[in-house]
Amino acid sequence: MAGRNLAGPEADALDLGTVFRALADEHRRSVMTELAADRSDSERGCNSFDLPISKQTQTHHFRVLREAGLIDEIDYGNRKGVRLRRADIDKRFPGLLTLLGAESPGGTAPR
Amino acid sequence: MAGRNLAGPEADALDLGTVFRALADEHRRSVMTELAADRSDSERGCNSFDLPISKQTQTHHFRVLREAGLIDEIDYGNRKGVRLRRADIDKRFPGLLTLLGAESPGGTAPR
DNA sequence: CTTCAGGTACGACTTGAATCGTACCTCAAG
DNA sequence: CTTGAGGTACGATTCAAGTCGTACCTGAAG
Repeated sequence: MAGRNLAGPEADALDLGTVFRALADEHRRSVMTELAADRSDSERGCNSFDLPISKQTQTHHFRVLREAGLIDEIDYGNRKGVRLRRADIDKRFPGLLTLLGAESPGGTAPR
Repeated sequence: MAGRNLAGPEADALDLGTVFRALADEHRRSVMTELAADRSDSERGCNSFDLPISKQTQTHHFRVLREAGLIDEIDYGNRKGVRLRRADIDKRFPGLLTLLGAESPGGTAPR
């Protein structure tokens, strides 16, 4: 059950336009915000995010995030895992993940 | 000749989704990158950016940037000025403008 | 006054993205 | 084996966004 890692771009190949386009969508941004808030960067299941959209659309969104280089997707066959590429993002675009915490105007309430 | 300032959102009202959507476009991002690179934040003419698009489309892009709260537009009647809202952006989304400098892999980052 | 460059308004076109329906695949548990 | 949940593939639909053509406005310079 090793689960193979689906292909994404190298850290140096991350494109700012692609990243911004990926983060422009509410659903994808909510996923990224949740991932960024968890400092342990543990792997999460794809449906552990409460997305109010069909599973086909979820597949689409996770793929966009992966192709933007923001997450890794681990394929176990009949289920899938997701992990934030924190190190690569911090290396290429330092400060981006912190920005996601500033979502609400009033408080960057650290929970 | 005073030139009146066109309306944009308050600093606290800046929305991350709107901002990311604004910065997802290549042309708008190139404008913002140029503005962010100039630390004097001086006012610039609208056609001082070498955008390879028609003037109607430029009008559209500058409006999107203004409505996202990223720039001020000063209307002089028969011409227009643009100024970066650096203070408001830094207050609401610190690090965002720095991010624009990391456009090319190896750009701002001295390695 | 007229001319002209800079800019806007409105509409039309086109492309891309988000969404979902249907069908199919994969694997673990019966 | 069969079943069922999680996920993918493909296509269709819908909608937002980027683009430009035409027409019009504004102010400075002739």
